[in-house]
Amino acid sequence: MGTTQLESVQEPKYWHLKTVLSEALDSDFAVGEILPNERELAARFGVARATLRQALEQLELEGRLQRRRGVGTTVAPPRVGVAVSTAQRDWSGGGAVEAWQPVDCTTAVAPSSVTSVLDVEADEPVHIVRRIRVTHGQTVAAELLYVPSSSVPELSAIEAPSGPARARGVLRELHRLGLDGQDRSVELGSARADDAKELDRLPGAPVLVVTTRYLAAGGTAALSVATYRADTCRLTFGDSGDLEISHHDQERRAS
Amino acid sequence: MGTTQLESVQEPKYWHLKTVLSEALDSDFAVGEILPNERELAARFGVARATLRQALEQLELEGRLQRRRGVGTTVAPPRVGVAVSTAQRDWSGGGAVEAWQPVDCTTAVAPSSVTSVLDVEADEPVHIVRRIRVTHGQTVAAELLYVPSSSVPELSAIEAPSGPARARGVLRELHRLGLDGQDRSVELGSARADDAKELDRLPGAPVLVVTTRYLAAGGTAALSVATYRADTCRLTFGDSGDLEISHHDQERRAS
DNA sequence: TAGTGGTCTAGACCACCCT
DNA sequence: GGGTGGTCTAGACCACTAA
Repeated sequence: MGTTQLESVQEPKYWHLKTVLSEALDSDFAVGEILPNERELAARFGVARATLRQALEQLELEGRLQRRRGVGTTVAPPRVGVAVSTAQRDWSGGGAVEAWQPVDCTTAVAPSSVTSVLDVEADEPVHIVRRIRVTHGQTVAAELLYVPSSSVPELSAIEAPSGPARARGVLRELHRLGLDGQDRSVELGSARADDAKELDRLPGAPVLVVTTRYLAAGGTAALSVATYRADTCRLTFGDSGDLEISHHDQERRAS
Repeated sequence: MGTTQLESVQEPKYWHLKTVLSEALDSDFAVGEILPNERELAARFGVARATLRQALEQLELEGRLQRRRGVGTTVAPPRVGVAVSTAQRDWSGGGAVEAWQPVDCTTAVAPSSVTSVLDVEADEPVHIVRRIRVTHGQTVAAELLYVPSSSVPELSAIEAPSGPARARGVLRELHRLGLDGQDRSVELGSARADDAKELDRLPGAPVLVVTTRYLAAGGTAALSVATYRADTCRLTFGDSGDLEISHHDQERRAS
């Protein structure tokens, strides 16, 4: 029997649906426009709502759509480029348009995975600074910055023991310390409940976790774990400006 | 009427399930071990299979699990750190343990998003080199490297017009050109069908898309779009070695 | 051929936002 | 209160893998 294969080898419905929707987004919708609701879209395409949702989830993951409970599904703007490598050493975070804003600061025992990197005892409390990063009026990242007491020896105990004021104090001392360099890694994660709240997303939302180790005087001065909204952010590295290419356009290349 | 709120504010089942499973993975399972199948797990936890799958999907996204159709669900090893910033300029890709392997090379018209970055006419064909990156015996990334003819003027037309040999020729010429620097960006995407095949994943699998612009002589010499497996990879930047911290451990910190 | 994960359905109810 | 997306169910069938 001949094995002449049909052209299409059983492409899943949701995958095909995603392609169709993607093209429709390009041609028929403007950024910010509201799509028909899920029940109507499902009916229009003749699929179950769950199947349609699978396609929408993919498009949201790729930054093409934005869905908000109680509101609707809208066409997302292109991802914003967020610089990661440079200008991070300015601990003050003041003045710049894109800045980290200190939210809180506590002193507590860090997870063992953190203490081992920081070269401190597992049960030794460290300063934990909470910051958020705001770009174009939107919170794009939430960070936990772990700072051993030894890195900020001159931090006055008289200052506010917690809160934003304390956070600024720790950052100021860290700034005075100076830095020799930094190590960074990026991986995919899902937002914890507290991060999700800051980022205005549901828990479990996909995030890019940027882990940075700040080096000073031959040791690790601080460790930062920053979670960026994966749906709206494109992390940029290097000296030059923005790279204006979107993965989405990539997908339409000839194969 | 009193509004005394219950302690637990309606945590979704799949979220709680994910937590329970995550803890079980830490205590009761070894890396590589096979979990009970989905139908049994669902029954054991008293939920529908779809609900269980939602939890498993999250855990897979976080790199804790690996699922393969027809085989089963296994406990994933920790993510491998993959260096991105350095050693990339060695176009030869030979000798190193972690190396890019040329797979193919064609000459075709690139998408407009690519040509605009490369400063070439929209209808001008460019060299498109296909490479894969193999680490520890596993393919962790698939790349498309776009090279304008003007960047490799001395490429002999006599050489193989396509295939791996051609790819090596283009890379060799690019190496001779030298580089002034590079711009990079990282964002979340989903694997196209061809990338998915190289990465041994299903289409739509989450990937980290690394877009690199190589600069030479004041212009853009080449553009690389590399898709890394988001489930198994942690991208590392900077000079020093590995950062041994996992986001997963982060999640258990006191809040 | 048996067993796995992947896809799909047609419902239901809930949490949330807006008016 | 009415409409939205988010969660959940209990099934069914399919594609793939390995024995």
